[in-house]
Amino acid sequence: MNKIPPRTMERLSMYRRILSELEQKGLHFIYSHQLAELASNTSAQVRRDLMEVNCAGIPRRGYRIPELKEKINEFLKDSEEIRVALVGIGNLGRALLSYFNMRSKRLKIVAAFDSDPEKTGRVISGCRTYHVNDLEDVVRRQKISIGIITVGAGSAQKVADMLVEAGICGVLNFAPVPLKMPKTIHNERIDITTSIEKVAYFSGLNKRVQ
Amino acid sequence: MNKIPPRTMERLSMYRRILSELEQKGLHFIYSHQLAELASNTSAQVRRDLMEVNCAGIPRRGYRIPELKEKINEFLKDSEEIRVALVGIGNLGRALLSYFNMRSKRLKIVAAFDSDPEKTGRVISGCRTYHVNDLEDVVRRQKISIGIITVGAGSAQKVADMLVEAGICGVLNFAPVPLKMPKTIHNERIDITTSIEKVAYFSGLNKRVQ
DNA sequence: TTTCACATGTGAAACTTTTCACATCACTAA
DNA sequence: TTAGTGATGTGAAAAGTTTCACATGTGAAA
Repeated sequence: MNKIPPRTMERLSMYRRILSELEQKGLHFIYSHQLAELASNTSAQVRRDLMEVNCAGIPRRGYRIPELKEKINEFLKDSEEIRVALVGIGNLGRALLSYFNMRSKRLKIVAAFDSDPEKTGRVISGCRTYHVNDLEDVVRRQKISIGIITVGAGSAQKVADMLVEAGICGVLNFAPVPLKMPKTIHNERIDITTSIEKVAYFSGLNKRVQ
Repeated sequence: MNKIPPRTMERLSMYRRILSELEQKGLHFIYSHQLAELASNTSAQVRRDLMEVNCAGIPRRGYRIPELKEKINEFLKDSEEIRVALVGIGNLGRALLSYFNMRSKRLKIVAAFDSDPEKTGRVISGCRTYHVNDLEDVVRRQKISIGIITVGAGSAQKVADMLVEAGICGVLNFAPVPLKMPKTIHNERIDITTSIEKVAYFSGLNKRVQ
């Protein structure tokens, strides 16, 4: 029951996607250095990561793709569908709705919420939209376990509180503010502004004098 | 000229935003533990981070907010405007356009590109849109230094190559594939699918047997 | 067979990041 | 003034992550 290191977990998610593609192309085996090439990292890193998953590679043959995929699934254990709610039907929210409900089978955004009555009571990208007042009710009834917050900085904390109240297990937060919530709830943040500033900084674009 | 550690850099970006807000509220001083509270981390971490920036806090008074902001700006050195191009005018692209060209002064998305002629030749959220064929030309002429990739997995690498060819310094990639590019170019990735899977995994949602 | 070439699996080293713990210092109040 | 309180700044320990290097093992070719 001990958890995989976070960084490794992220890479496993990526490997799995890459492996699915390879499988579709009809490939059956892959070397660590090939997977590394596809994932833009090193073969040592790949082997280290696959260790966590009890892989079973064969020297000079590599890893069986279907077996590896299966092992990763087993460890990440989301053979079961993950039911997600999205709060904040703006441009970003809509982007996520169309993105996920196109592609992913495992991850399903099954309800979206907004405080603007104009945006609720319809179906967007196959997802029902509700007024945010119904959040707790819908989340419970639909057995939703994860929330995505795509509202503005002003209402993010309020939304987070509602999600917690509704019994959510984890949150992905796109709002440009950190959220306070019980430590039992996993709280992941994507901060786009910071990411761009990071690119700018490490591009050496900003040549500091000292 | 030695660079700040990446994680610290990310937090500095956040501190700066928080400090701006505090300044607007008319506050002049802040303690490390207060900033920590606002940034959801610890006071030790905050002090460590501010060390990198040659801070000058005063015991029992805290840090002067304007000075601190100034120091961070100096180190992150983006007093100058950062000119950004966005490639891929889908839902996500539009979300980023409206988000940045509303708020940010420093970060400016000054050109957006798409391969669909329907989407080009107009202005979206104050940003001119061009056909992707004009990318190299526009990027050079407009002195754009950073590219954001919001196209699908299929065309991401091609777009990346074009951006590199056009002399970009850094890339922020939202496509669900890692990109190959020269190591001189900073290459940051936001993988939304992985982020959600990470939330699911660490929410303990996926109760593994072993 | 035997040999060779080359992948895997993994301790151990190296590096990065966070946390601890405490000397130092500035303000407050007696 | 002096003492006390509660900040800061920072070495050093701890925790997390990546890289190295090599013993081990497998398949292919002579």
